[in-house]
Amino acid sequence: MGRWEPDARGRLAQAALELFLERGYDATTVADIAARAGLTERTFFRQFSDKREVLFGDPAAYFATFTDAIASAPAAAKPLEALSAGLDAATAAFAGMHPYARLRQSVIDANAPLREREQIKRAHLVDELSEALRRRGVAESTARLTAELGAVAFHLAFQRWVQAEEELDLTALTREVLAELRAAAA
Amino acid sequence: MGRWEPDARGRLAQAALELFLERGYDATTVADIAARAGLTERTFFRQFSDKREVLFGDPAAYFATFTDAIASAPAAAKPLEALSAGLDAATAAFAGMHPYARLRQSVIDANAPLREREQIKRAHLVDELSEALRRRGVAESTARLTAELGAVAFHLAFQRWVQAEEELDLTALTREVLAELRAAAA
DNA sequence: AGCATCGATGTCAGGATCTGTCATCACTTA
DNA sequence: TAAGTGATGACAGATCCTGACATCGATGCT
Repeated sequence: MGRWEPDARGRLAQAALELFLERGYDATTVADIAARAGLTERTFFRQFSDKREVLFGDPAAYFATFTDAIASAPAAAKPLEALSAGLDAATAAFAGMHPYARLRQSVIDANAPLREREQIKRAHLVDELSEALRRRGVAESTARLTAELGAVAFHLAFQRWVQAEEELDLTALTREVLAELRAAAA
Repeated sequence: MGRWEPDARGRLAQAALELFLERGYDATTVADIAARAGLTERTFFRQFSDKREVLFGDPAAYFATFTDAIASAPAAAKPLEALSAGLDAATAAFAGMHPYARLRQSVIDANAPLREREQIKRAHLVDELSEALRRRGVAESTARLTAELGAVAFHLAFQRWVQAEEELDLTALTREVLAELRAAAA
């Protein structure tokens, strides 16, 4: 522990979300965020490589919710089945987050740099899903294909989930989208 | 015409590609690019909204190669068939560009900001494909789904195309990937 | 020819993002 | 008690990007 208030990273994230909602992303400087968190600009950039990063939590923990489930799917499971297991597990972890997710999404949707950052996150998800499948012995090409399908399904399902005013079941939504993808590709 | 050398935009793009290859993206400042093109930094930012943009040509013309073909597909064509027509047309337009595409891709792959910009371009492609399908009367949800499939297919096929040392047939590659996607989703 | 206008570029000032470097201070451990 | 560690502060500076105004050649009108 240091000599200061704990959880500098969390305080910065909280301050940033507040300020983005109050005055918008562009009108908020990194110095503003740091000041509200009782820190300096330099510390912000030690915690986050980028101004955008402050709204995107720890990627490793996030991706692990997908990849752990893919890894522990039955050995006999086909690639798409293992992927489905990963989607089930990850989507379940969003239970109860709907109000926060909507708030956060409203900020992201309103700002190009944040929308871009979200795309990057999706690309990284593809990489992680692909890697997790390959660790199951799935061939490179199939793994990439399947991972892309998974990312598309999750992306579209998440979009629907966030757009709904009531909290729907994200896991069920994702399964639906995956089924629709199958139908669209047929 | 102005009083200066013509095609400021083209000269900037050319100078940028050269410098990125010579010293790398990070080590090249916008002022460097402008100087090599015989222009000023301010003019660079009048041509390109962003340092990254200089490697990504006119998006409207690019997307039109997809959407025009989708629009002119037979009225009876199903969504996926219309999409295929769009992919066929757009991929055909890359004939002979392989050497340049590889050079450009080597620069993009080496730099995070450029890789990110490429992801954005893909997201925009999804939007355009989706819109083009909707103009054919395809339902919103199906249009989005199909557009995502198209973007995935194009993305993966383009990746394979650029990775190959010889210039393969991008149209054929894309059809193959689309077929593989069907199989992976089945 | 003479003149007004227009569009692309130049010039200048300045704010914001992001990095490097070194100092500081509390907590830890020997 | 003293050295070590790790997070933070303080400061300087490069680069990105924008706004405002000036400049100058081409164009078109009279």
